[in-house]
Amino acid sequence: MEVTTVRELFRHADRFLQRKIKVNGWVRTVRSSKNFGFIELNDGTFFTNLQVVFDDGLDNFKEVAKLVTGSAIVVEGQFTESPGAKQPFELKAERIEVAGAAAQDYPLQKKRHSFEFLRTIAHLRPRTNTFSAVFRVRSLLAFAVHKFFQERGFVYVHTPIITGSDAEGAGEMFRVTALDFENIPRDGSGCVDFSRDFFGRETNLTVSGQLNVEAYCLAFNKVYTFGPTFRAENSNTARHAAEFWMIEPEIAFAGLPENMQLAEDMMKFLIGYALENAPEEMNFFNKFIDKSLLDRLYNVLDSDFARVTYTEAVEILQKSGEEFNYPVGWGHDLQTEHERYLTEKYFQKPVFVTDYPKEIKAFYMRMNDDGKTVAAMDLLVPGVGEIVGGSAREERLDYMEKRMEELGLNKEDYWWYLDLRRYGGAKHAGYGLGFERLIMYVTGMANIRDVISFPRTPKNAEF
RNA sequence: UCCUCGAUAGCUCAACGGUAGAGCAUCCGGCUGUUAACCGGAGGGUUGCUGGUUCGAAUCCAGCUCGAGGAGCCA
Repeated sequence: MEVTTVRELFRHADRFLQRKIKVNGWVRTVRSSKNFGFIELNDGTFFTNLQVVFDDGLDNFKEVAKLVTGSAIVVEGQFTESPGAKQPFELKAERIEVAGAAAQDYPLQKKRHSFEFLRTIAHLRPRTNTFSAVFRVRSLLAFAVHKFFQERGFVYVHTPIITGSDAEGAGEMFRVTALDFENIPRDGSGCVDFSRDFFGRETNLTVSGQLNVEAYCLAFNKVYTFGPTFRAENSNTARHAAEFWMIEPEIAFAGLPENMQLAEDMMKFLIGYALENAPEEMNFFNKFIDKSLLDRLYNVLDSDFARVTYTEAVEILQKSGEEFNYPVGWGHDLQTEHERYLTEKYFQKPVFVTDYPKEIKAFYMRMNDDGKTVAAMDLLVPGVGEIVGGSAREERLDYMEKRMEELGLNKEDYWWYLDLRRYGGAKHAGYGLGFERLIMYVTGMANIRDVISFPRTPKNAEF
């Protein structure tokens, strides 16, 4: 007999009622009496469990009644309406095959677990309600990212994971090498001789696909990357990981306004997609993870994102009357507490902060006419903080060379990046969206370690 | 990396200088529609590690390891 999924049963119950069906899945809990019992079965296709009713008409009734949570079974029987109040349907089992019993030390209870404990059993936590919901939404959002950009004519570019130098300057990087650590080649001055390494030079894991994707932007007009990114920073926070996924669109013949509009449209599209395609999961998050989640997300869909310049933001903070641990002053980067005030208290919705002082932003950001600020934008959202960081890119070769000189960057390291300004280097802009931070925002999950299947953080790569 | 807090049964926690306990899970038994099922019983511990103080340490002190929250860095 063909296997039916629990998703089909719940979405199209009328097609299956009063018919014989076959399902498979994993036992969430068994409640048994002397002559009958109930199994909560989850087959991974649907958030809600299917209730299986069984009785001593089964030749393996005793074995089934003793099944430990986590066991894998295959059930055949009649799909019927349920007399119980808590579920509309149930499966009256006529045959239950134990496909894989769980040992009695199965660590997951039917009780609530702490997320800290579940991180220690990352291989089993996808079987819990919360992680089932998180990772289905993660999958849906990954697809939605592609859908959003593809429908708007963007070309998906795979930028390299291994990058040619540390010239990007965006923080600590993981080195990639094939050198024998027991016998590292040295040059005349005692330094490691990377010319004898696999690539004949120093290589690292990418910290951003941006520089590479700009080359494709200036050929395809509208492009995006979506892939893994690596940062070797010793960050111990709920919103940093050493390996995470980033989405980096880049649009040509466009500046900061178009860039912000794209980011806002994208955020609304992705939120709407999750609400529409994972209603059970989103309701679960709203009930058990963050009771204000749905109100907040619908509010985002209905309202325009706020936009302020950095200079205006500083004025708002100075006039706020709030006691901040760090002083607010033009020229200093906004602290987390300042960002939280802006997005969570003052605007109470997502807010773009634009036009930061050039000193606190990257060399490639486009200089504004005032000569003091650059056309950068950060999108701040309540609860997560910075979720998008982007800018208009400096397309004027002379401006960029001057800026690189000021910062002491070696122009030879960036020869091909500068070439892009030499040969039809039109205005262009782009941003990076932290995919995990998006998932946190959409699900209400508070820790990035709980939206990555097997998270990599300092001192943690067990799985 | 810095600051703060924490680590006791498989899990969630209690005991806070004087014999280490409960609920859940597991095992055994009972129960004819359960819903974190219910009722009865049993097993389960080098109290994170190392050292110190003390007649006596889960409890006080120091170091270490790991974790959490906050900060920095950023997405």
